[in-house]
Amino acid sequence: MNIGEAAEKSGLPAKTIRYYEDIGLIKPLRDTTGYRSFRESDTHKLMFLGRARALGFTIEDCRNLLALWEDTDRASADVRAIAKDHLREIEVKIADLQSMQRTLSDLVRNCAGDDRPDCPILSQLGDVP
Amino acid sequence: MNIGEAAEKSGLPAKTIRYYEDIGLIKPLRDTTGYRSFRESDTHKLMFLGRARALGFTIEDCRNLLALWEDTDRASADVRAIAKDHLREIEVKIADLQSMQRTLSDLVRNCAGDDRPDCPILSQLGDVP
DNA sequence: CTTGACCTTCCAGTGAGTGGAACCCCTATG
DNA sequence: CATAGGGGTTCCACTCACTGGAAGGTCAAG
Repeated sequence: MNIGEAAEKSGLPAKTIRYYEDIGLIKPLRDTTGYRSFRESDTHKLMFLGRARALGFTIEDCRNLLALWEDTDRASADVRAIAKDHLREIEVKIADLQSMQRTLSDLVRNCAGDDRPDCPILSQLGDVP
Repeated sequence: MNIGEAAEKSGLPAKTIRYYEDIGLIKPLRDTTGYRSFRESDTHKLMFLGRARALGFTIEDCRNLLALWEDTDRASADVRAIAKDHLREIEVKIADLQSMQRTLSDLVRNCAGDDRPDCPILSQLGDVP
């Protein structure tokens, strides 16, 4: 199957698939004209990658997860460790964003938002400490 | 004042300050030897930028906010609109991350994490739909 | 035979910096 | 006076995970 079909099957853009080959995540075959030729196992990997990326795993995480996925002798502890680390990073990000959200929504709430220049948002940003 | 002092005052790395000059956010003077010479107004702007960046505003947002900050005839509505848009983006990001968090914590909870290969994390990622 | 939809490679750009090389300037000390 | 160090300067490359686009090859339908 050509890249267009693999893209449709996996839900990933063809550009992304080429990129994944570039960085060695997948190794589709080539036909006589140089077109990439995807096996079922390739599209299966692409779906795996799409899901892992949708969960926010980095490409390097994906590479490691893919290797564990392929290794039937893996220890689930190794997979779990990657996932737990990533979960912790997500939780940190959420906390950071929630802190921004609190500050910002306070500022927005206190700003009249009319045609006058007085603005607590700018005041707070420009406050001399 | 030289860049080192401006960095200390503003809490921004010197490299970042040079970058902000590069992209036209600040315009420090130069002394006879080519060294940047920062006025109080420059460090004040840098502090403004540091706070706005800490709230997650993009550089382009910062550029606009800075212009509004400098414009005493601004309408607070313009500031508020930028902040509200950004707030909405933050809320979307939080929701996305929370969705990842839910999925991931479920997967982590259901994974034994021992030396056996069975792993619901990999199963879920590799599930044929 | 041509058209248009595919496919190929390669180069450049994104955002917001960061690291490092090579070089200039100023002060203090042996 | 030479030099060592701790500033400063520019410029180039790299990050991450793609994405856009140019220039050109391939294939099936009409």
